[in-house]
Amino acid sequence: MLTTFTEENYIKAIFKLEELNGKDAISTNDIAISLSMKPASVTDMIKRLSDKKIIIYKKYYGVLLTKKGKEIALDIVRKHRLWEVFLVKKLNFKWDEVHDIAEQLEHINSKELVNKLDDFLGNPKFDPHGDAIPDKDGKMRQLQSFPLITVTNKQKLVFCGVLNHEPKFLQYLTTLDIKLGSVIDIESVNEYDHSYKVKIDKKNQEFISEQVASNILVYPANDK
Amino acid sequence: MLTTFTEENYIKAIFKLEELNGKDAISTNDIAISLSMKPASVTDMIKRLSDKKIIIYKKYYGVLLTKKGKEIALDIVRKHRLWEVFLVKKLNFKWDEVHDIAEQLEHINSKELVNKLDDFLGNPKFDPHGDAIPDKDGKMRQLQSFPLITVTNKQKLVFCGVLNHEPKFLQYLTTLDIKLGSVIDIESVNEYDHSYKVKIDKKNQEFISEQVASNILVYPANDK
DNA sequence: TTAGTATTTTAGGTTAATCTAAAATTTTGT
DNA sequence: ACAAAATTTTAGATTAACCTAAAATACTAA
Repeated sequence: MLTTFTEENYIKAIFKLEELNGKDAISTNDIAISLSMKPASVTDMIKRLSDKKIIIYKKYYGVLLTKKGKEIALDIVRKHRLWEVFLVKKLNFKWDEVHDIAEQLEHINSKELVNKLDDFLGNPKFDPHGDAIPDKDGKMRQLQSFPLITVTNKQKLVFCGVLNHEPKFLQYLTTLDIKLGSVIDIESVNEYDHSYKVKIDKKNQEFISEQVASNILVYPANDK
Repeated sequence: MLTTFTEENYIKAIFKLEELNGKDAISTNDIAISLSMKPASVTDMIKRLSDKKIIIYKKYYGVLLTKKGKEIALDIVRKHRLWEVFLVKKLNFKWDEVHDIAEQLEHINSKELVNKLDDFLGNPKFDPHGDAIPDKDGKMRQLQSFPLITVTNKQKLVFCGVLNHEPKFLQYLTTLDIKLGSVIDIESVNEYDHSYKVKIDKKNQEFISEQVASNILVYPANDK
């Protein structure tokens, strides 16, 4: 059974809300907000997705993706992230420019295309924002990373992802010269405003605000 | 003003019929046939395209693309053919496998994407079937080629395009080991059934039927 | 030239995907 | 615990893109 462009957008939205909330059900309202749609329209669509066995729907309660629904969602996410790698690595787009284009490309329907693209790109495990790319079977490596804001002591960390994907935020990181894989060496933590003084890649010293630190994912640098 | 996926398919169909027929107008019926649609549906759509100034429509007579319509059509053709080059050259698809995927990719909307793809591919002038690729401004180089069937004397020719794009036909050419750029050396012409005995790339001797010869485009090989 | 045939359009209907307004249900705060 | 607030669903409308059946127009052939 085929899914329309629109259905796929709902499926992806529900998937993302499930990932985020971890709740036992996703509400009509949350879906409506995340898609900039009216709740009445969402009710319509979730009935249709429920008929197609893509979600389980309990009236006045909420929805959850079925196994089938999750498979579809992971396939869309896989395509989105692979195309982002293509756009950045092969076509020289910047990491803040690729989202909208990948949003279109993720709906292209061809198993062979996705798998050949995957091979062409060297089977990347992460996209340009550090998000894991699901493989053919929907499996994805989860990095044991954490937001920089949770770190309170001096240490060396590797920048490996973002929690905010807005172009404005990504562009700001670019001006700080922070790239995926950059080593962030914490020189001091300001306890009052939760800001950091850091050195990026042993070169430039920068100031990182609480707001920025809570949207940056890191893992410990195991240097000797 | 934006065009929908569906509108773009109509525009492309009208463009192809204009290219083919060279008539002073394209009929509702012809469009319906080429899109496997009912004439009544076509009438609906051509009214809409006419309102959008994409075509000129004279009732009970036919339609023609406006300047704006032609620009849109050439942009779609450009995208289709560039994506075909990508699929064959970079992802290793065969020339008979790419049409349906390119049919989807041609609707992706992003000027920067198309132009960067063009550069990535080295600004190719022809797609994997020998069709010319329009440039940014819609200009395309027209090869002075002709169907093999028009040739009646022994001579050396270069294979540079097809008039039939069906996978079955392309696969057959592959079994003959005829590729774009192959030299076809005519050894004899059969006057009764208009078939040819030829040598391909100085290697294999093959028999080419009238049916095949009328769907192959060639130009003279200027060898010394 | 006119009657029959083919083409095109109109009229009216369907489905997917949206909306607004109103009704139904659930949650919350005192 | 129950009234007010918030959420969700239903009812009814709209638009794009299709359809069928019937009416209008154009073409053609004797």
